[in-house]
Amino acid sequence: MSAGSPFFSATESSAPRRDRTRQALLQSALTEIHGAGFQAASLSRIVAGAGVSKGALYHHFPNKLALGYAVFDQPITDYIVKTFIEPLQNAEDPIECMHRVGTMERDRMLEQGVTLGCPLVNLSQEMSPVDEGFRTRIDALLTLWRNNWADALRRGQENGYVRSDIDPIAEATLMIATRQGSVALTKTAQSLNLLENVMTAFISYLDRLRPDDWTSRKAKIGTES
Amino acid sequence: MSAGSPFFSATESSAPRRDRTRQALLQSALTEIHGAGFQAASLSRIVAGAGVSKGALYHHFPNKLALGYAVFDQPITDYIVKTFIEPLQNAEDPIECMHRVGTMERDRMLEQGVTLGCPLVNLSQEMSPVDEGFRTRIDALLTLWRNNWADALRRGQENGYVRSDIDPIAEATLMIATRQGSVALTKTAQSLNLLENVMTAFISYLDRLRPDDWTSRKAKIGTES
DNA sequence: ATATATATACCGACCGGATGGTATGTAGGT
DNA sequence: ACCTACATACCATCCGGTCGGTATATATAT
Repeated sequence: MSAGSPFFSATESSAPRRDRTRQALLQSALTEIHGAGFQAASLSRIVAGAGVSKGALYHHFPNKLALGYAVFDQPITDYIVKTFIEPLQNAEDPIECMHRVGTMERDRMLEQGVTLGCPLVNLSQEMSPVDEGFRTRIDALLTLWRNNWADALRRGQENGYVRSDIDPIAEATLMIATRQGSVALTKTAQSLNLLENVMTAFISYLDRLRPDDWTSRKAKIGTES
Repeated sequence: MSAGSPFFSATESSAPRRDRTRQALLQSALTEIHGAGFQAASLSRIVAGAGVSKGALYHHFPNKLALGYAVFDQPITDYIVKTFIEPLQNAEDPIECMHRVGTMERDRMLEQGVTLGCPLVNLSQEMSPVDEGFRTRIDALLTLWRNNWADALRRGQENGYVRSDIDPIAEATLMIATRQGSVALTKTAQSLNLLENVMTAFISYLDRLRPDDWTSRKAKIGTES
C-alpha cells in the first residue's frame, strides 16, 4: 500500500480519497508527459486518464506548470535517486557498481520498450531552454547525480579500484552524458542492437578505467577478503 | 533542377524570387524550430520571421510537416555531414581527427551560446516517438554517421593508430551517444564548465583508445614521414 | 442516534486565444 | 491571356484556465 504519512496511516477508506485522486493525476500526467512531452501534453487527456474532471485537477494544482513540477519532484526524482544515486552511495567498488547499474538499466529498457525514452532525459531536453523552473530542478538533480558518481570514483581511486590519472568529476560527467545520449539514440533507432553496441563500448570503457596493475591487484584483493 | 546550381552560385540579388522566398522560409523555420521545438513552432512566427505571408508558405510546402522535413533534409543534414562525416572520410589518424572535430564543436558552442542545443539532437529527442517520417530521416543520418566513424576507426586499427581490441561500431556508437548527451546536458546546466569536463574526459578516453605501444610507435611514424 | 453546519473534494460547461490550414483574390513576368 | 508567386481574410479546432454549482465527509449540537 502506498501509505501517506508514516505516522498517521489513517483508516484505509476515509483518508485516502484526496491522496488517491492526487496520485492518479500524477500518474496519468507522468504517462502523458512521457509520451507527448510537457508542452504537448493535454490536460484533458490527463484528467481523462486519471478518471477525474478538470475541476479536480485545478483543485489540486494551480496550473499546468505546477503539475509538471510535481511530476518531476516526485515520481521522476524518486526513480533517478533510487536507481542511479543510492546504489553508488556506499559501493565498495564503483566501477563494478556502475557496470551493474548500467546493465540493469539496459535490461529494464529491453522489458519496458525503448520508444519513449527516459522522462528525465526527455524533460531535460525539452524544457530546459523554455522554463527556468524546470531547468533549475533538472540541473539540481543532475548535479547531485554527478557529484555522487564523482565521489564514488574518487573513493575508488583511494582504494585502488580506479586508475588515479583520471579526473573523477570529468569522468562522472562523461558517463551521465553517455547515458543521456544512449537513451536518446536508442529511442530514435528503435533498435536494441544499438543499445547493445553502446553497452559493449561502455563496459570496455569502464575496464580501461582500472589501474594498469588491476589484474594482479584484483587477485590480491580477492585473497584478502 | 531549377536552382541551387553548384556552378551558378548566383549573385544574391539575381537569384530567382522563388528560391529566395523558399530559403528565407527554411532559414526562419530552422531558427524557430531550433528555439521552440517542432511541435511548438508557430507557422505565424515563421512566416513573420521570413518576411512573407502564410500564402507563400503554403505555396511552397503542403503543410507544417513537409516544412519540417525540408528543414531537416537540407540545412540540418548539410551541417552534420559537413561537420562530422566528411572530415572522417579520408582522415589518416581517426583519433586525432575526432579530437579535432570535438574541439571545434566545443569552440563553436562557446561562441554561439549553449542554451539552444543542436537542432539534430533536439529533433531526434522530440520527434522520434511522435512522427515516423522524422524518425526514419534522423535514423538514416545517424546510421550514416555511425558507420562512417566506425569505418574510420577500423582503418585506424589497420594502420596502428587505434588499439585492436575494441569494436569499431560499438565505440563509434558510444561517441555519438556521448556527443548527443553532452549537448543535452550542457543545455540544461547552461554551464561551460560542464562542457569542459566532458571534453577532458572525452580526450582522455580517446587517448586510451590508442594501442598500448602507441607512444613509441608514434615516434616511429613521426620519423617515417 | 439524528440533524445541522461547514469545509473539502470534485464536476463540467464555458471562455478567450492561438494554432494549423483554406479559400479567394491579385501583382507581375512572359 | 495566362500561369506562377504570393497576400489577406477567414475557419474549425483544440488548448489552458475559470467558475458556478454539487456531492461528500466531518465536526458540532441536540
